[in-house]
Amino acid sequence: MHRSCTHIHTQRNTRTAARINNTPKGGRRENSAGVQGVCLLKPSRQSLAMACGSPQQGGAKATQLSPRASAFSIAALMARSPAGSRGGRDAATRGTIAAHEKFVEASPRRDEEDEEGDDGVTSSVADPAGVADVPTRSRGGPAAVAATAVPGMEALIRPGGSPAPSAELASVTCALETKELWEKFHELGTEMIITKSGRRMFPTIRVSFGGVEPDAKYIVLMDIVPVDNKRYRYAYHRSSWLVAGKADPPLPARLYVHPDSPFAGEQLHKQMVSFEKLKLTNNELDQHGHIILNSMHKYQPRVHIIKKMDHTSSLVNLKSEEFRTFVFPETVFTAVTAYQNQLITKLKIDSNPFAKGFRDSSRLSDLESSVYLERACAGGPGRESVDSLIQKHTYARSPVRPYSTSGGGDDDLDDAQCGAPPRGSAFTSTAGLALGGAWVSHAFSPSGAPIAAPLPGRPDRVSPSCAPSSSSSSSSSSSSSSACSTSSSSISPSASSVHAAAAAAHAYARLGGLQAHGAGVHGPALSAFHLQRYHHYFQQGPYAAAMQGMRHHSAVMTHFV
Amino acid sequence: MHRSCTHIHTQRNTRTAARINNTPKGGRRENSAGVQGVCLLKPSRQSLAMACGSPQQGGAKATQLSPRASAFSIAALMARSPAGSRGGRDAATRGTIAAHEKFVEASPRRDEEDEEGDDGVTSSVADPAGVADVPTRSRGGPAAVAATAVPGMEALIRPGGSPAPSAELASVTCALETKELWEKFHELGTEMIITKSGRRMFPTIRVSFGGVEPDAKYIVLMDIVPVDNKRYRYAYHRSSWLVAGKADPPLPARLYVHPDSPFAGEQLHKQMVSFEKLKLTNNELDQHGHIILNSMHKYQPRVHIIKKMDHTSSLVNLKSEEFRTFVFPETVFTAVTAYQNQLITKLKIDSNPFAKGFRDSSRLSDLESSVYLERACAGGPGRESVDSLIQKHTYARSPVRPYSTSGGGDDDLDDAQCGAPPRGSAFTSTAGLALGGAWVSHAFSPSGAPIAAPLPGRPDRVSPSCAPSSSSSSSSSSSSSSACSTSSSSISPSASSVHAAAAAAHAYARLGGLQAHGAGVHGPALSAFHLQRYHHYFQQGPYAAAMQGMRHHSAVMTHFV
DNA sequence: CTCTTCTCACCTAGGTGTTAATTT
DNA sequence: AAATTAACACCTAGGTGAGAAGAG
Repeated sequence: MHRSCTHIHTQRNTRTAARINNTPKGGRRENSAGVQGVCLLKPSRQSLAMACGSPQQGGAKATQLSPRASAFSIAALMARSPAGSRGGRDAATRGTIAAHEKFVEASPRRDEEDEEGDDGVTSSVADPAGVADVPTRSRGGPAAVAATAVPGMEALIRPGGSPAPSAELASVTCALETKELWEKFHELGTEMIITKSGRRMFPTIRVSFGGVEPDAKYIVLMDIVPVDNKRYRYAYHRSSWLVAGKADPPLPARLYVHPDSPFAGEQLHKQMVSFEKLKLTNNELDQHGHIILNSMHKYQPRVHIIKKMDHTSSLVNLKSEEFRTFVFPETVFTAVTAYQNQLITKLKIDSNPFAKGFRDSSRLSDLESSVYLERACAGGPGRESVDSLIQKHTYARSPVRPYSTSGGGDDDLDDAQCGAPPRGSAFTSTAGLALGGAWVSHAFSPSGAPIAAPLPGRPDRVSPSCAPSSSSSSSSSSSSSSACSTSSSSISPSASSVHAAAAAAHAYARLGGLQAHGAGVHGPALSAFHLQRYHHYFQQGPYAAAMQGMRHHSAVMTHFV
Repeated sequence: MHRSCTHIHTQRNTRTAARINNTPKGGRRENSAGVQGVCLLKPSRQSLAMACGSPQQGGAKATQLSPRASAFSIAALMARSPAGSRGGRDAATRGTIAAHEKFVEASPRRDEEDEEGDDGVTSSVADPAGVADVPTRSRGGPAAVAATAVPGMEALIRPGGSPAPSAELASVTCALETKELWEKFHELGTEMIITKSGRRMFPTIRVSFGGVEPDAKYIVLMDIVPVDNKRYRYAYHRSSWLVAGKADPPLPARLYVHPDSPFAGEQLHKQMVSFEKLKLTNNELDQHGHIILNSMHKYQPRVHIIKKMDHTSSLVNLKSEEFRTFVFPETVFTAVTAYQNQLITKLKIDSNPFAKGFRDSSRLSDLESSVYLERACAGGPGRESVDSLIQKHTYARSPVRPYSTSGGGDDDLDDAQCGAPPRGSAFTSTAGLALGGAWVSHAFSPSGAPIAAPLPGRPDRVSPSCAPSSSSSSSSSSSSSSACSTSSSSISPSASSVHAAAAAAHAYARLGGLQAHGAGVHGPALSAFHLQRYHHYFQQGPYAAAMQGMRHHSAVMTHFV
């Protein structure tokens, strides 16, 4: 199983040859540049003048039917055939699943898993386990892991379609778009480049929401939390990740408020939310609002949604039900300053349009690719090619989802035919996804949709388990699917009228946030101290805060540490 | 005075030579393309997938002092020396005026004026005159027209600094950034290309606000209204515009809601609002939310600001004081499908970074340019070069204004030294700026800042003069400077709790909007019919409406006709 | 040695005026 | 004859991994 696709294993040399016009490639040119070790960017005029060129052009298609209206019926449909049915919701999820398209063998991923299993340096962090286990179980056991790739049903929790009784956001669903591409990367062990000036993520986190109130307003945020308390290194000869020790000191935690926030609920129904502008950096002193990460550490992106209760648009009636968190385990990645796994490099080059210049002109054509992939898939038809995935990922950039309703519903059986993928996600089955504690452990829906519970109502209940050193909350309870929606113990915190942004901060704190593995800066999850700090940045709510100064950096800084 | 700068009068041939690499330039290549006369765009994938690349990147500089805090004192300063003082507010307006830098002679402009004066085809549209006259008069007569170019004082109305007593937005000021560049174009007779797919404006309308409440929220919009009821043609041999007849039928009126709306007041204080993404089109069926214009017609852009009263964020307590309109006469332009005046072409090429490829490599260098310009300015020092204007315009793209407070205040006398420009704007002195009627006639501040009155309170009072055929409202009363701020007869309309967007529509209707010269579709300025139509598009307020579907087209469609 | 930083060629995405061809 | 359209070369702006060089 290790490297069955040798002809894809074109290593360093292949990439060199891939360049079409090989001019004096690489290396500095006439720039002597006695580098002073300072990380300052060249202070050109351009670096200050922000250009525009947004993807906000293109075709119209603004008037489309809102297929989300039938979300519940689709959910019911899916509940009946959890492994294969799909709603044909939009073009991005219409094709066949190709998560285990096996562009290459997933061996590196296996090694990683073995590593985690063997090494067992689970540290002191509690492993709620349920985070990753729920989707697997609810899908019908390990054999059905492949069904995770079934698109269109990720966020359709609560199959019966009955909304939660009380919680404000209980009925909100969240689906990861371009899930297939994420899974392809996940199989290899996703890596994300971090640079001093900030680097985008690829693939991009794109989600679509359901179950929101059309007339309400919502703030959508993202953060990226450490997966464990480890530092990793890549064993090139083994093509595997090894634990290199304990994690480095935590970095300033930052929330990335989606720049289009606040969203109207109606808007969320119609279009997806793309975090393509989010950037990752390893510069602790970053002033651009980018998310700061430690290289060679593993991270888990998370998506949060907050219902905006703006009376006078500056206060929010904070209740635990007013925000929710969604975690997609297939988006786990290792932050790196340079790619370690060459297969990741290759997949990025082949799937990221901006890296097209590095594609091997002699690589598999679309036809060859599909032929190859079909073979890899044991003859199952309908398996998506990398190209189609890429196309969908690119197409998904359109903020307005056309929701092409034609077709898309005839791949159900194909998915099943293709059998289980070679590997489930390491994190899905065994790894410790210690996202701060147990309060995100039931974040997944029965259909595999990562749906965080509306968060435990009381901070004090959470804070103990939030402590990084307290391995007490390692309730490996793979919370049942029903727990996902009903676990909202949901008691309104004492603060019933704090700032909307503070609410986000609150949620953040209770979620454990980035400190989950950090030093001992933990008190009550929502100390007045922390709230104040958040309040400083969210003086007018996350949206306004993002708008002010940092908005055009598409982020809000939250120096939470 | 006619063409004193002949060596700049490089006509068509010069531009051809300007291209650096003259490959098989122009013309279709292997594309036989039996054009079918259909205007459909090539339906590529890209045209649907909206890319993003907005100007929301770049340097930080988010933490800057807010010099706007001293706006009133500066205003007082300016009131004392209306012709020359400047506050040195920010880099964009810090240099010396170069409006009459005389890149070329303003003869075409003169011809145009003559045309309007001689021809006198003022049609039936009322000419409120005051629209253009107020700034001139309040400045001290025609001789002071040059002072129009004085930057930094445009929006600083009410020199004493005493805010209006009651009106919500009475104290709001609005300044046109990169005013100097606008004036350079204005002297030649600005032209704007309109295309089927939409073309940006250049220069861009960029404004900064003052006097807003930090905690309030504001919606900033733009529209573009016809200046008169005429159609024009360009007499190439005379280098002048001639009236070619009555205007073509009006096109669907559209409001362009700034995509960053709503703005927090604090935000408006710190950063400027740029309408760089606004696009113009001649496609009546445009689905992108672009502003639709008739080619060979003259238009006046207008900026509107609405105070958002969002209780539950969907209703607004509509009062006449809650929005205001600002008109900058130097931004008048003629919509064209191809440039007519070659001097405009040259100025665009020299000032628009995207047209850099057409710049004459043998053109004046920065040094030469400044030398030349100094000569043209009769030896006055401190005159800005085209390049510095361009630099400022480009730099002004940054949404966050650094407000460099150093320098910038020492050009006052230089401006005066330079004497009056060869030409005041035709519209400023004689032309009929029939922006729908008298309700924008007192839209200018004593300092020359185009400040619209808070709008007459009652629609019915406005509607009669709004009728295009009623030349009754031609009260040439160059309303006194005080009238500008106190003219807010401001009686709350009957509707005291309508939708925020409807409020915008309301304002729009009362302002006369694009129908000012249109057919006889006029009833009461704010008929229930019109309100309903607006309501349809603004179902969640202009902001939300813009967000939904059209937001990523950076506009809101308002089929007002 | 491993890891990070920096510059570069090569892309995507899209904003310019030019030009020839077409339309009115 | 005048105005419009569409393809095009040439830009800006910025995202990409390659590769050399630097730092530890």
